[in-house]
Amino acid sequence: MEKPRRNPTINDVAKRAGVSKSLVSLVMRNSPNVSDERRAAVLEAAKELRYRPNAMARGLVSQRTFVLGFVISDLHNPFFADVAAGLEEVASARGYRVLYGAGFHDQAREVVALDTLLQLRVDGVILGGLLGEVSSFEAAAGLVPTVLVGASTRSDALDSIANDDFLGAQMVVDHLVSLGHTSIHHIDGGSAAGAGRRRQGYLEAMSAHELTDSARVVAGRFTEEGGASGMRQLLDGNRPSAVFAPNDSAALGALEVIDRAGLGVPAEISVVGYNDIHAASHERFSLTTVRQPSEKIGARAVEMLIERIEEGRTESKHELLAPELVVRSTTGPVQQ
Amino acid sequence: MEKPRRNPTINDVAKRAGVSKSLVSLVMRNSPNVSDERRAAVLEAAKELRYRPNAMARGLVSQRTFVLGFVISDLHNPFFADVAAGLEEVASARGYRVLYGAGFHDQAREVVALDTLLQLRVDGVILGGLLGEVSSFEAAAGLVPTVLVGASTRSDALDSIANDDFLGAQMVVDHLVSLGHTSIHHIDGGSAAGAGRRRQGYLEAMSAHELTDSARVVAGRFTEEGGASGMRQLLDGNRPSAVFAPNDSAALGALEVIDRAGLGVPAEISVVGYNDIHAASHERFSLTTVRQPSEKIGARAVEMLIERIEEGRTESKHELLAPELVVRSTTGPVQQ
DNA sequence: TATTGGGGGTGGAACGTTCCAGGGCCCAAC
DNA sequence: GTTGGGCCCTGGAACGTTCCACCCCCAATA
Repeated sequence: MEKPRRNPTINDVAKRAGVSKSLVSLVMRNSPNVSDERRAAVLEAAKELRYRPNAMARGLVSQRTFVLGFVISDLHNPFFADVAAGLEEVASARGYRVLYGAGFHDQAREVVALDTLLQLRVDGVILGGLLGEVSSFEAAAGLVPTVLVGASTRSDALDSIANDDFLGAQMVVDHLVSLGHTSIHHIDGGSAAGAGRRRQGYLEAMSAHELTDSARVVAGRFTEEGGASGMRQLLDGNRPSAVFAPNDSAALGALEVIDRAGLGVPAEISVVGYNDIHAASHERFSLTTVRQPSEKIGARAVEMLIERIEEGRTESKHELLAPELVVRSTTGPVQQ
Repeated sequence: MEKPRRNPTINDVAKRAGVSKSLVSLVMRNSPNVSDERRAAVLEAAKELRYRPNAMARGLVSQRTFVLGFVISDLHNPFFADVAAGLEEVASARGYRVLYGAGFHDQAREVVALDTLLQLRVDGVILGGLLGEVSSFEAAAGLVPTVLVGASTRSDALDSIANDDFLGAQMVVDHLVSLGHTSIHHIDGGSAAGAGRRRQGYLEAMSAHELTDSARVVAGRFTEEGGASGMRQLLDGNRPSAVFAPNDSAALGALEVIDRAGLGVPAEISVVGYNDIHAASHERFSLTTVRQPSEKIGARAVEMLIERIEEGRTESKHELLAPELVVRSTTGPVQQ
């Protein structure tokens, strides 16, 4: 028994089942207008030959692939894994499959990944956390429905869906204020995605609580080191009773610095992160943070794509989903 | 200016550049036998039309796609992200692109992902941590070069590449013995991938050091809870001076239990994990562990695939790469 | 002068599907 | 007895490429 040198084709199946290739095609797409015997014969032949339709030939003539492409900036980022989970759920329910491309922090690679997907003529693409400018993706969007996840934009060439960082930051401040805090400082996330709106949300909320005077923003980054250095600056000055870090990694870095300074959390200082990464829920940290509705973002992204693909929508949509505050053990009532 | 309703084809470019489609094809694949002027004219026309070759038509006739497919059991697993990074490196250097499919802990979804890739006729597939039995992938391997990463097998239908868990476990024991430990216990990982060989490596190494009598294995799992429950059993009995957990998550669970019992690490008890997940390197844990050569695994996987694709290798290969011991702060000299 | 050879270019076949127009066949209705 | 209309099925065109055989032209060689 030789290993087949070539994939079996629809003709091989047709010949074996004693029918025309058209009928095999109908059976494979399970059309109702096929008699039971013929259907069984075709299925049988297909199985024996291990026939698997050639998606390229299929896509070539039907101009549809029923494949959605998701270009992820970095496979290490668990946020996009969550988004992908939501994506798959809806996609499979709607008869689509999802294929992923990855950039790995390399913009050229991102472009290649997107290009690969576009060359395969996927029915739609989802872009997650890419390095390139939004404008550089508008060309792609002209060819195929495109949606940006985890970042918002106002482009009218593509859709976007993200969590509302502005609102999330406000929720953090509201929570801290409700615990009696007034001296709430913020470590900035620099130019990273969402950092600006988190800062604005923080400032706005502080102002809404008439706490503008005690608001303070220090430089930081979306990394442990960034959070640590921000925290060091805060400890040098007038120590706040609560700190809002730009994301969880930064919050963990801040916690480390607080620990070394011999301060108790949350007794002497409360800390809040953003994103709810896996480590945040670990007992050792038990970090109060903000959870993005990642799966919902993914689900909504697919829906938006399908609206364009199947219903022909052409005006762009930009949506923001409300995040959720996850209260754990790094926040507590202000010390009297 | 209307949005083009259809992707431009090679004929559109040919017409615009005033040449035959064959010549456009040659230019797109940058063949040397084209005059500079014509080449420039074609490139110009292609750019103006935003022409992008249709990978389906291309693959259909050439029977090659230069795309490799990687089916990942779970996008959340950072190990596979590392493998993917190594994969991309080699693949792009060799002129291949990589597309990913994901299973998300759902075996049916895994199968769909693999099927999608096979239908697209990728040139080779990499399988990472899949739920299904190896035998269920041999069919795929009959159609296209296939390599299993992160798990070893003896199948002669496909290749495999993984870290040497047996060796890794021995390295752990050697390290602990060199610190003076003799009472080294192991928390078992159950039936999870690699757990068996880690246990065997542990036992073998204990025996090599003539420590068979003090060897002990308790039940556990690859999770924090599994590590914690294993640790509780160990603390109930004759407390060992060192514990080898089946992986890092379990080690973190064990650390938690040790912490609660009021014991010092590594003063009173040393702990070693396996995998070097991100959290392991965090200052709070600083876990001594074993690092799998993930990127090398990915790199080697692509090489194995290319050997089959381009050089027509047909006998299967199964390789194991030596892991690396990462000594951090959870191991120290045995207490006298 | 006649032949050879190679660089540069062309058109048509082929790849494996889906789509479409149509063709039997059978039964019901007029 | 004709017509009409489902149902089931078929062959050929089309999709957008690459591949192959071949063509033309000009320079080099015998």
